[in-house]
Amino acid sequence: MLDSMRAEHPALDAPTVETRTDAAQDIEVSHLPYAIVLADANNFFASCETVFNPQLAGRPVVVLSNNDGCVVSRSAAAKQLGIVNGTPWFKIRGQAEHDGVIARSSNYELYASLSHRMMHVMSGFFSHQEVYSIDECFLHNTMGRARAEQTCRQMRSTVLRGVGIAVSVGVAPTKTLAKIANHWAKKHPTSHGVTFWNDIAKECGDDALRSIPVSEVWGVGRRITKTLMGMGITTALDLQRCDPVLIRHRFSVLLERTVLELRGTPCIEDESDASSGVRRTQILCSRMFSSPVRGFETLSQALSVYAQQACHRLHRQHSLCGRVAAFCSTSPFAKEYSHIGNSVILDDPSDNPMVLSKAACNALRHSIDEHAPYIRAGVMLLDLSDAQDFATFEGMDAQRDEHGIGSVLEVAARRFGPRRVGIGYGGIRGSGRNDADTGATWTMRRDMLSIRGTTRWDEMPIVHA
DNA sequence: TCTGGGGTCCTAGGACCC
DNA sequence: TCTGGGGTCCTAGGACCC
Repeated sequence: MLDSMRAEHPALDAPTVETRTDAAQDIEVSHLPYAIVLADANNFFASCETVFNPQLAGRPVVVLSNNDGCVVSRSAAAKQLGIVNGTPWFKIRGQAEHDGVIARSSNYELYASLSHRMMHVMSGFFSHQEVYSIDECFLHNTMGRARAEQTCRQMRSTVLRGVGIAVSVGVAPTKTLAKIANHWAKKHPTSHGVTFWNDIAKECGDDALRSIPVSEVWGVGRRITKTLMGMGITTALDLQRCDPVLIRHRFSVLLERTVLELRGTPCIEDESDASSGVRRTQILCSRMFSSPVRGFETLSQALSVYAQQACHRLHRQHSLCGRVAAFCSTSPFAKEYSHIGNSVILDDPSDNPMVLSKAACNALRHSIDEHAPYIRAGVMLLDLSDAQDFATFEGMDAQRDEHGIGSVLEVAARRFGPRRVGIGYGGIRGSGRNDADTGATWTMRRDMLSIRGTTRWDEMPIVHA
């Protein structure tokens, strides 16, 4: 396959000497074969469900997205039943329940709390940690081979014992290869959860990368896979052998970096360094409704709640917002799909929930179709700036939270818990366990929610001794 | 009936200026 | 007055990630 393709794409013949291109130039090129450690929890959400409910261990468990929409995490037993991530729950529910599958609504409070504990434990084993997502982190290793392996195994068992979550560890010279090594550790039980890329490369040679479909390489998504396949590039090995310069011209510097990383040249930077403390450049809060919403009146209730949630995050990172965007859409699966979005530039940057909430509603006030069934809406806070950098002349700061409503809400949230107090529908909390169980038709459905055992006093597990 | 949510980065193209 | 070329800045949209 590759040979026939070379005739058409002579540039695919990779030079034997590694070429360093712009993508790699700014970054210190360290070829330490064990520099990057990637620790990634196995089936994280499903594993979290098992931590406080040990009866679930070994059984097929799936965790569903908001509104109990689709499957977002599966236990090993659920994977064996052939359940695929992203599948709408309603399509497989019958068969799954027949097979004894246990479904859970997503319980983000629990997952965030366990993630925090897991990351804290792991940070103690290596000099530097970059938390990449809720269930994975990169760790920087400066130890030699033997000590590195010992440390990885020790870290793994400490997390398992202390937090109850199994993690897999991949070690390699670059992040992209560490991802592959991590994947390998998950797939091959003989690795006992820790895999060094060097070992695989030595043992299997080119067959290691040849066995990995190009679609599984980190940074290669669905669209790029399709184009690459059309060019005859089907495996990770094919991609590694491409000319990086050609790839940049044909695709982008991002994919060029992927090629270089597959060759062992690190070029993906540490993102945690740049932003000491996590400061987002945009804040988005959006939800699907549990049933369609018609008319501006009801829609604006939802927009107001989302604006307040976004505002809460804005406060937390001490930012001001310069532009508020809002959008809503009908079902993309319906015959007539429509998506409406608009943004409002604020006179002055603001962190006032009243101002942001009003702006979000105004953004859509005149453009929505009063009769259309909207199934989703969202609010985006854009043009964020540091609150400390912003100073106005006295008397000119009308947009700022002059009544201190935002601060009052923040204090109330700290004291009474989130979503107890708010503007409009923002503070209504029903009697049920669902915070959003307000009687409004659009709030989220979470029918199969497990206990939030680490964040709610009233839901703490009881131990019978 | 029922199909997630929250981010980031890059690029192309338009507007503007010299 | 007209014109071309090139730089910069901004924005929308696309692609990716988990």
